[in-house]
Amino acid sequence: MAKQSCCHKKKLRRGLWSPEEDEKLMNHIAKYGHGCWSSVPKLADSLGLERCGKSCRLRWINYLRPDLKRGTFSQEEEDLIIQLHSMLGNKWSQIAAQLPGRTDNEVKNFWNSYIKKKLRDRGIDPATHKPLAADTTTTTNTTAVVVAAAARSTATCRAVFSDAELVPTAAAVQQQEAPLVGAMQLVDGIKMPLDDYWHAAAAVPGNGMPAAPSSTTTTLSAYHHALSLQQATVGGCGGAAFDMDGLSHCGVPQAVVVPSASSSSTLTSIAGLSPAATDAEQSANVAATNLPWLDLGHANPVGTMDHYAGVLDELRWSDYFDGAYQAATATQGGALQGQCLYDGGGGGGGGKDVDDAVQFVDVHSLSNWC
DNA sequence: AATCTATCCAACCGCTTTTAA
DNA sequence: GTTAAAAGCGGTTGGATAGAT
Repeated sequence: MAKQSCCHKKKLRRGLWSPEEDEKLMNHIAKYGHGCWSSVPKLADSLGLERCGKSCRLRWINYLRPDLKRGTFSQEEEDLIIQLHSMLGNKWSQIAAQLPGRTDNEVKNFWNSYIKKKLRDRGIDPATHKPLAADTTTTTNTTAVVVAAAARSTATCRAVFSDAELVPTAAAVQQQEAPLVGAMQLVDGIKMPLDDYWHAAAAVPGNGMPAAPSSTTTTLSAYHHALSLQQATVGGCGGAAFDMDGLSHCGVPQAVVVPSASSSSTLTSIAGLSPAATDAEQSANVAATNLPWLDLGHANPVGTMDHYAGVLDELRWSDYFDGAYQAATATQGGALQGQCLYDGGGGGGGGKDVDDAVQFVDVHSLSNWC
């Protein structure tokens, strides 16, 4: 038997909120703040609000919050959602965090009702951000390619073959992808077997990677830290570059500067940005030099870059790395060519009305609202 | 004008993660 | 260290509405 919700258990009201209920909730929050939602049902008698705390929280977050933007999404927001989704997947809260005044629910609905359809219409699989043709290609003639590429990592293959050529059988996928996937899942603080990772790294002489740790079950954080230190010593690319070529050609992150993944380090904090540089310069530096896949090619580059600086500041490293890898492989496969893939050919929103532009407010203040 | 269909979006559900006791 | 409660999150549902027939 399905578990009943808290609202059912307590016989609380459900469904759409009335203006009176909104007002009551607003009054409650004005009086007590929004720190403790569980207090709402406890105060139900005095409030006359027969809603569970969960429902109240959702109503506040998605509708009543004063900092909500609402209204139609601008072209810039749409582009950003697509880009972030290609990096983060269905992490709606993380995507929404980069869109001032937008909620995860709003972004999710916008994606499902509009962007998804739009991408499909343009022959792009919204789930993979690759051309639909590549995903629907049969396995004909692909087995030979996979077998021929057996000694290479998938990333290596992607640098050589197009995605269409790399649609292997399910078994081949398992065989080919597993080691790389294991190596590339750089998740904060997770202990994982690193055999495959070191093996892949060792196969690339002079890849700039430090020696593998003695334990194969050490945390990746330690290795990231070692990489970071080495890169700082050796230099190169301002000590901050994510070498996409190295990544896609060698199947391992080559000369990647990755700070301790166990920290909440942000991209901007490790981008080697001079404190003296202006925000615009810093943002442009990061986005244009180190994160080329983020270049949407719109007009108003400074504003866009400012915003992406915020994006970079928020992304956790694990997400960044994973997303970067996906972007790199996609780009190498010819599937992702920057914004062009998504651009309907109408100028990419560069001529969008100023009023529609994303308002660049401090995303931290938004994320700290509760 | 009535009915049907498609779309949008607010709200819910249930699972996971975080926090507090 | 354990457990329960709270909070957070993503997927899904269902009602309202617009557009088509």
